[in-house]
Amino acid sequence: MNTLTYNIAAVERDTGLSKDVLRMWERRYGFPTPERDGNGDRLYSADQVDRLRLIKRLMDLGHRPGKLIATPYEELAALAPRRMAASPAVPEEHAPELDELIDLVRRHEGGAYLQAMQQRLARQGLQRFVQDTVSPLAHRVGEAWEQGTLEVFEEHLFTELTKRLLRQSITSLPAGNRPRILLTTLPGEQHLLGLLMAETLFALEGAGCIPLGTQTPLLEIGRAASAHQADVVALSFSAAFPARQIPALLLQLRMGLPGEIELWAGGSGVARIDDTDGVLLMPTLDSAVRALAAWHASHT
Amino acid sequence: MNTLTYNIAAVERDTGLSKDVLRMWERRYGFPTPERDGNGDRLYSADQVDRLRLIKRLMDLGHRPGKLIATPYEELAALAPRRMAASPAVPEEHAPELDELIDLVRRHEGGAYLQAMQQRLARQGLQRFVQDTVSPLAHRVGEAWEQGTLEVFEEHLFTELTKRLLRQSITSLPAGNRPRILLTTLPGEQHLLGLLMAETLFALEGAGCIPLGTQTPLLEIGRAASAHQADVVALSFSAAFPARQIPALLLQLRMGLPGEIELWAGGSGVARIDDTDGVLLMPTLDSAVRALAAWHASHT
DNA sequence: CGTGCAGTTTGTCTAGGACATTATGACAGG
DNA sequence: CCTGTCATAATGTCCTAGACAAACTGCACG
Repeated sequence: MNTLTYNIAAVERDTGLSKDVLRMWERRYGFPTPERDGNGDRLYSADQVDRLRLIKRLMDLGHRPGKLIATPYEELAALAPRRMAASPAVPEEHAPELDELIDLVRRHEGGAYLQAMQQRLARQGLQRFVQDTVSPLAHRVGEAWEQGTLEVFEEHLFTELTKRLLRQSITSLPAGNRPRILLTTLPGEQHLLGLLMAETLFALEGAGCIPLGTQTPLLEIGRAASAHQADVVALSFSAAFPARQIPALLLQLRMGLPGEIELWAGGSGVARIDDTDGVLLMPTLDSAVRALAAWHASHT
Repeated sequence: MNTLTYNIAAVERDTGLSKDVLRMWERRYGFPTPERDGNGDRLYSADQVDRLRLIKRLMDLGHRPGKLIATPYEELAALAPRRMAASPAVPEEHAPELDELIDLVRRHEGGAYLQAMQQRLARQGLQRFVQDTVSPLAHRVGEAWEQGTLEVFEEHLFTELTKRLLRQSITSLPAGNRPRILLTTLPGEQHLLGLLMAETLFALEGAGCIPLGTQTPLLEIGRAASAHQADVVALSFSAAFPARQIPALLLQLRMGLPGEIELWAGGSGVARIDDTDGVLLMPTLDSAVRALAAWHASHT
């Protein structure tokens, strides 16, 4: 077995912890303690990178680095239960069925997973499929990931296949037009699944969706909104996005946007932040649907 | 008009130039010269960020920063013609039609674009559609971007819509099984379009594709390949991926992978690197198709 | 006209320090 | 027993400046 080592840049890429943070932790907490190569450059072992990844994940859930680093590795895996209070995300009665779906991913049966999902889609209809299957499933996958019962690559496969399902469903819908909603994420936010769920629900209600994919620079969002005569700009923030930066970013975007264009921000990343002037926060899919209904009501 | 300013982290996100590089350039070349806020932190103007983005793009094409920074802004835009030698990517006779497609994006008519593409797909069949339409179109969009005749958000829309088309096409194909090909990109590489084109062509030839999306950590690729009993791991590198790192990364992955699993690396990012032991390089879609044919021939 | 070497260019790493921001926990008051 | 306020501790991000390896250039020589 070859022992992979990582230089500091590779660790940054793989864990999402910046070089500054890695060096700071070493200085302050004495962890991690990488080897050094001939030039004095840090060389991290795969073990340490694994632990760092886990720590990062737990931090995204609200834990504090000082504590995590002091905790022995074995206990870390058990630390998940610092969930957000208001997340009864998975209605109990559906849990077993969802677990079956996840098991398909775990057994690496991509084809079977897709088929099972198609079946559910046909049975539930698109709206309920998104709200009662895809959304709780994504939550559950996140939880499984945290507890280490799902491999990273399994989560990748799940995400990719599920995105395909949603995009396919969206394409099959007739093109809507009111309101015109521009959907994207800010630079640094790569998660698209939540945005796709929202797009699906919006499209179902007759909205005209303009999907820009992920990571559109702030200025470009403004230009795009004007060019497409959008009524709404909808952004999505995952739990992994640095929550502290969100209010400032929203404010900056709000200022660069014509006043008549509404700004909506959704995703579990906004659950933890306060209301901002001129921005509509929608931490759940439900609230997003309600927001659209409200828009329709006020633009008759 | 509100003047947005960027701190150094925002510039890093938006341009892809690391903080270290930004500070180094300032020290060495005297550019950029950001303002400072009350704490002495750098504040970049939108102008400077624009210029930096352009410089980054030209560097990805092979230009050198020292020269670029010495060149006045107006001349930068004209510098595109340092293309890779072997890229007659766009057959002349098709160019006008492709430009019409791009014009649809430029006029922000997403629906019309999709329709036109669907039509071409029906006319050409999937294989020729990918090779003669999507691939040259993507090249052409890249060129337009470089020359500043296409906005960033327009390129985003193009990419997102085109990805949908391809994924939809892939889903509609019968599931293949030989060889089993695991497709993904390494951490840091976010571009998926090229990989989707390859997947489409592979699936057309009866391969069993396992799409993991983008940015799978090295170790995870190995685990995934074993878990899925893949015959081949196929990676894609765009021109924006730091070419210098590619050989080392491939080697590292190769070592962590069972010998009987082949490793294929494609995309314009590999056009500039040398052959590596145990890795098959395929800088064009053509060569990818040939590689698959060769695989079939040698596994009868 | 190729080939190899020396010089130059460029990026990435190192170290430690400063400071703004956010969370914690103790304490006071209802 | 709950709630709000504040000092203190914890944490991340930025700063400067220096060192060095790797990649590229261009020249001299065969």
